[in-house]
Amino acid sequence: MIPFRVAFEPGSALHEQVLYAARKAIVGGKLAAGDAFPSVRTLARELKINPNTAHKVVERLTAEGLLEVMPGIGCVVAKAAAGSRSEKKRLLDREVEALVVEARRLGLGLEELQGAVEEHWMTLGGRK
Amino acid sequence: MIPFRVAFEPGSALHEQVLYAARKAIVGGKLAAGDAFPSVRTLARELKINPNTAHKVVERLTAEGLLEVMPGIGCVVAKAAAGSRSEKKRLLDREVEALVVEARRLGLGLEELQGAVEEHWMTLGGRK
DNA sequence: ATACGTGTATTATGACGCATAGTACACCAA
DNA sequence: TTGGTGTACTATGCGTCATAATACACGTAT
Repeated sequence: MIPFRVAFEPGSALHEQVLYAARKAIVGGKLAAGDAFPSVRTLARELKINPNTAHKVVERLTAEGLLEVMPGIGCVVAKAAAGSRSEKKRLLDREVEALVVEARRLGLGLEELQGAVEEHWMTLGGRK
Repeated sequence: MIPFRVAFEPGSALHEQVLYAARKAIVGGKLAAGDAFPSVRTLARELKINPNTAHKVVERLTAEGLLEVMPGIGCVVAKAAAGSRSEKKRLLDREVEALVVEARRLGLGLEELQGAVEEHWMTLGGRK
């Protein structure tokens, strides 16, 4: 009964894949702010991974501000963080540049790239 | 005398960083189609990395179609590859989704994300 | 109080990738 | 021939990843 699924594939670390799936679920609205997040041991059991690996995921999500820990209780998904717009853009800088480089490597145009971005944005949940 | 620079930082593999820097230079127009690409041993010497690591970079760039090997001579940067638009978009799929997820995690809006994409596109070289 | 489920911390181990080092070969040009 | 190209192979030290097995402080429910 986990609110997201992970298609384990080689190429990136296991905990990175779980981390991304969880991020995607939270950001996409499948888990609303205040909802309970699966416990470390539940994650480990359901996904058939080591508790240490599952804990690493929760640790990272907490550090990113997506989860809040209730000691002795568990974790709940947090509200959207604050922070200035320019600061946020700066954090995205590298990833945006990497995507642009990759798009041009494939010979795509700016309009096509932006179209793909909008498409994925809508797929993930139109609002926001 | 290498047409690009690499700021070595931890977090990703060494050859990945060199690979990305080279891709960026080619795609950004710093190296035109037909220009000679630094040899494996030159790369190794200038960047102070192992020849095997340098060769891995050239190998990957060749596999991506960005370089062409002239046996016994060296490498030159290739022309833009063909391929259908839909096929290219499919290859970008994961990276686009990852960027969208990251942007929403930071609480950015679609317009802001599109703006950042366009900004980096222009920075890399307005045309194309 | 007891039992159970939280997050967290610690140590250990095997597997894998990365970067390095060294050597060797087929190819082409001056 | 000499020197520079890409390529292939083996080997080694290092770090990360995922696993395993405990252990502790905390809070809830019985």
